[in-house]
Amino acid sequence: MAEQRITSTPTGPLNERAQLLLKALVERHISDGLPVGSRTLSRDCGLDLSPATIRNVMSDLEELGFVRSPHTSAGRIPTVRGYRFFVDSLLQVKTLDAGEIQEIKQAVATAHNTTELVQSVSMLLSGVTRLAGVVMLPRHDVQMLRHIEFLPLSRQRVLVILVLNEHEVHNRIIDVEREFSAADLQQAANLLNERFSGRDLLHIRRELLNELQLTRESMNALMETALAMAGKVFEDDDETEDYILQGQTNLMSFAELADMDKLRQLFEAFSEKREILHLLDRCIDARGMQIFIGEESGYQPLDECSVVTAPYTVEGRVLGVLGVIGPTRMAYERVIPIVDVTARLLSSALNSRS
Amino acid sequence: MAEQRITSTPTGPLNERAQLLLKALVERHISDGLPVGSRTLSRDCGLDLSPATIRNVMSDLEELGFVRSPHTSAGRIPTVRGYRFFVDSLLQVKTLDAGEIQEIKQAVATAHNTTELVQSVSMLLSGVTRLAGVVMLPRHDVQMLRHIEFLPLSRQRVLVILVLNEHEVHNRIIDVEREFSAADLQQAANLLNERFSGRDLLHIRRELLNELQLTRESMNALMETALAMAGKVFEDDDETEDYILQGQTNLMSFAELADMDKLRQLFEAFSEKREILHLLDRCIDARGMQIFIGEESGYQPLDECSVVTAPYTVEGRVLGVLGVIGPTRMAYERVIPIVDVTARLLSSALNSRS
DNA sequence: GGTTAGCACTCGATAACTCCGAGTGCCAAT
DNA sequence: ATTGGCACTCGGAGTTATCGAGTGCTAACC
Repeated sequence: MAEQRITSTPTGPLNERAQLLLKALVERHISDGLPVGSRTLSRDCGLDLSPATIRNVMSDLEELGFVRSPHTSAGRIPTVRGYRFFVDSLLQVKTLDAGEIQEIKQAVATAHNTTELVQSVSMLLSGVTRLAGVVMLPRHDVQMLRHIEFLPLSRQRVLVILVLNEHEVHNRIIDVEREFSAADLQQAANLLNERFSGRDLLHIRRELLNELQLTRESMNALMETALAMAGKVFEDDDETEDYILQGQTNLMSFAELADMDKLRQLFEAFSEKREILHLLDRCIDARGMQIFIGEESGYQPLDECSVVTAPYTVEGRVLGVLGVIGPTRMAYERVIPIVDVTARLLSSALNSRS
Repeated sequence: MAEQRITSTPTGPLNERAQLLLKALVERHISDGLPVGSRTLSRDCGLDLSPATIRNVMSDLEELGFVRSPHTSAGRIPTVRGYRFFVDSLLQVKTLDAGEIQEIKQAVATAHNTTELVQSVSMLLSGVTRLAGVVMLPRHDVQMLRHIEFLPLSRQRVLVILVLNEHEVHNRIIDVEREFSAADLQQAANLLNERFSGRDLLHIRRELLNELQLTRESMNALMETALAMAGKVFEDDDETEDYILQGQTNLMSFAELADMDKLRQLFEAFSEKREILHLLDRCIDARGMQIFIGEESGYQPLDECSVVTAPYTVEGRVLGVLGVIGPTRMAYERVIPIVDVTARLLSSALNSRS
């Protein structure tokens, strides 16, 4: 039977001609979003084949699950499997022109603090791809205490300023059992800085627990203050993951998302964040460029979308991922290099500023 | 003529019956979004009038610009002017039930830092009104320096931590001409804290400029370091205004925004932020509850929307505004007290934590 | 064998048409 | 002033007709 014939050709399950036609079909569908018919394909593919021949090939491709027709008398559109094969084997990515690279570099260079940087990279991704850009905020698997500072507030509240990993400033307000003077707090901070500066947060917490159990009675007042404060500060290390998404509105122009209900679900997913974060986490683990096509993400609101991500790193350690979210029929050959290059440039920007 | 007759009644341009009918019409239209016909109104208004009579009244109301019909054989819908009159004179706001107030209190109580607070208030507003909630981040017309701290980074970069107004922590990285030691920086910070702590930023800047011009030659090294740093830090006081918007997706369920293009414009306006901020600024100046109905905002993407805002304060000083954005036919009698109460509760929350 | 032209058939999209009813404005009667 | 009556309007829903792009199949062709 026909399938047998095709499966047995040397170049994988598809012979060269079928691949070429699939490629042409996917490209066509990406550019106009419509089902592609045999006549169109016969014109476009450059192979000088009659529509009838192409129909035969299409029939095979359909049987193999690479394309499907939305209804009897429409052309074919790629299935997820078709897209998959396309990006894995057929796609030739464009190299970016100098102008685009320059634009990315600029966006990365002009930002000052990390949030601003992430923000502008996300904006950039969405701007240049005309899709939604997403950048995860850098997370640190290892958190090094650089500096700690206490400031007394009214009543029994203390403002704690924590500098982690060179220059990440965190702050929180803690409630304490009694009032401390500014001098007390200053001394406590000094003590903690001396002892723990440059150490990892996890270690510090562990050590503090020891300390509290062992020497409780033999402690001087200063020591006690310091430990009381530190205990509060380090007790919960709220590693809140988050991401910055930009250009959601770009998604509204795509016909496959014109259905208000789908769009709504998608946007709700974006502001929900939880599931998207989970997805991005999976991308981190992949430690390389990652592409989810349609339902591959396993998350229903993204069924009509593809996600292209790349991790960014500092000194070889992956800090997060960035990427774009768009309809399945996005221009992969452009999007892929853009995401790739952006990740690299963000990495190098983060490297140079630490 | 008819207009004459009506204008001359004692209760403003509309006699009591007309007002009652207008009120019924607006309420009806708010609840179902459809044009309201004379028969429906005759049933709903409780006045035991025949549809024909009501048609006469409607005709007058139309002439006066309070209602209009979308086409010849449809009922009437309120115009902006109609809504205006409705909220100004006809509306009786509902008092919130205890449960709702409790819910708001809870949202306000559980947050720790300011951003979190603003975030949860915005979420709350959107959740309880089923519209979009917006809260401007508190801005301070007067910025008091509480504490300053310098930390050396690699090369010629210094991390500056600024605590303003009791417990707002800001940080930025500045580039300096030469490298400073940690000790140098510590001393400089001490000096600045001693001299300027508790002072207003504007004053500090002014004083610094004087200092730099007058005593340049007679300065010791410490002084010079301190001033060099401070100059950089205080040079641009980037009062970045911003707001937190939540529940945009709620707006997608309203028929009047079903048009993808309008919706897109609206969402783009939201992420653009500039114009919305301008609008919110105008609300601040009003120093009280403010309602923009439809085109009253003067901002085209909001033409089909109304904006209800109230300012929130600390010690009598207005720090920002919060409110909701929704379709013109929102349930004002519920939304208004909700916004009002939320603003009060946010104010008191901010007061108690300073 | 693969390739092709021809042909009948399918089916979504669009437009045109009808029908229905909610609603109006006007007029004459109360 | 209010009301019932009546002719009229017009959008929306439902139906039907038409069009055309596209298919699958078959038979002919190389």
